[in-house]
Amino acid sequence: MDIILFNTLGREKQVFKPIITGKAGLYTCGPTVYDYQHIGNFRTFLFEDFLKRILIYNGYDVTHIMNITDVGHLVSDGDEGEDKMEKGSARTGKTVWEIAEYYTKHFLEDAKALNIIPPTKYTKATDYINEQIDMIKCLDDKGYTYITSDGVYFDTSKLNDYGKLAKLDIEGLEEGSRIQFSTEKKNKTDFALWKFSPRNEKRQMEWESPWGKGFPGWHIECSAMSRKFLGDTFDIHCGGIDHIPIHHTNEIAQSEACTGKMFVHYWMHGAFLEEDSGKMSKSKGEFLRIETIIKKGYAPLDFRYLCLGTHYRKRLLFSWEILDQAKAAFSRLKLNVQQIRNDAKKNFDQRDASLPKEEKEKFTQAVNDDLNMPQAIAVLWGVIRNENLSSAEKKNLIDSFDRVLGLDLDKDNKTGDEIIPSEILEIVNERITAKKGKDFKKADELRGKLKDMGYEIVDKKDGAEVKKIRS
RNA sequence: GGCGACGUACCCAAGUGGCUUAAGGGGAAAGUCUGCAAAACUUUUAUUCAUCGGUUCGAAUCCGAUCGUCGCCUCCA
Repeated sequence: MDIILFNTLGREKQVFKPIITGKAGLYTCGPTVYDYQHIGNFRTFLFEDFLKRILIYNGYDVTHIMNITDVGHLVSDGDEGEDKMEKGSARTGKTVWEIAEYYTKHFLEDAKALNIIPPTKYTKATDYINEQIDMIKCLDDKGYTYITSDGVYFDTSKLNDYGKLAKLDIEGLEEGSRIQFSTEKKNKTDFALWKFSPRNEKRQMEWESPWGKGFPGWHIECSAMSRKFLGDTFDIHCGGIDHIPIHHTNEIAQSEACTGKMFVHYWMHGAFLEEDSGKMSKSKGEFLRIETIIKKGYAPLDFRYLCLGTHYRKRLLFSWEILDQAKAAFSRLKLNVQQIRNDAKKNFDQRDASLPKEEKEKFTQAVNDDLNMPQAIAVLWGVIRNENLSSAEKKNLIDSFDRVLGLDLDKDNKTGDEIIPSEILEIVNERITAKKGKDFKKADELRGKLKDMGYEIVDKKDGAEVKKIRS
């Protein structure tokens, strides 16, 4: 079955045609590790995870590269201001290298908690400085660069299709309307390939180059590293929707100017997760992290389920209410699946080994249609509620679907074993005794007492279950 | 100022010309179960798709206008 993807280049759905049959080269813009990632960042990483899982589900051998930006990303994309890493260093008193390591570690942990499949390779910008310098040399040789007092710049006027991805109306851009920009730039869309270290200042991260000591501009890392691992032209490149006008536009300019070939066939961009106040932004100071939602009593996968519920190209307004809804639905889903799983173990029949074609096809059709995950979730619920399928068939379908959904439905889900204090257990036992003696008044009192102490009691056929009440 | 996206039930949300007098989930209500609860399960919950016009045999889906929300052109997924 064909996979259909919405290509930002051309703004239309297209049938995915790989460069090499059966293989897919994928590059996704990763985090800048000067701070924690917020849940908005993870919405994009989750979208990319869904995409990759769908490619794998369809039998593709995916080579996936994700960069870790640990240098060169300036406070402003207008090539002004401080390096984000150096700024973080000044704020915390740690070295930039320590900061990068610390936030990288956190990013990896969060990604793991969300069941995001790691890329084939993470590429750190500072590990590939030579490759970046080589690419700048290539551009220099071909006459696309010029030098100013603060760096080596790319002359965008040398390309006749600059801005094709973003459909930029360059005349209409109000560059510098909100910040000062270098007066030495020849065109307002020109950008830095290499920045010189300030004369009187020693940077923690700086390297020698043919043009002088300094560090690479932000955009060049993606061009250089994707080329090294995926080649001059590759299949799919993803990122947040905000990267269309500057970052990805400049990547295309650099790469295509250097190689003379088309850079990427399919560009895909995820929409934002927003708050009441608008878009989530690290520069606003406080922001929601995976850790924040865990502290509030949600599981990381509750957030994954939430993201499955809205198409990736549609903005999603975050609220605790919708996370509650996702949590409730996901928890009911897990319960249903657990019951199906138990039932399938008990009742074997000749249909056990089969994977009902119709349902499987419906699911594949949904996910292959530009990642229609909400529709895929609807198919999943349909399977669960379908009375014509045996438990074994349902189980097989669910296991298959979960290869794309990544909700851990293929695992036995047991509610976390909480440690219940012995005094609580005593009261529980007391209540069981009271119930056996049909002293329901006392039983109800004890239930009330436990509730006041923060524990909820749920009667079962033989005994009862206690749970800590989460706020 | 320029560019772009979006507006579907109480909430989230799919559908983008006939298969749909609109999926799925949350919530709510009723029922089953239970000593009572809770949970679970079953059923019900939009003749209607921001508003007003137009195109069409046929529109939530196409076109135009209006209103509203938001994003980008600073950093940003």
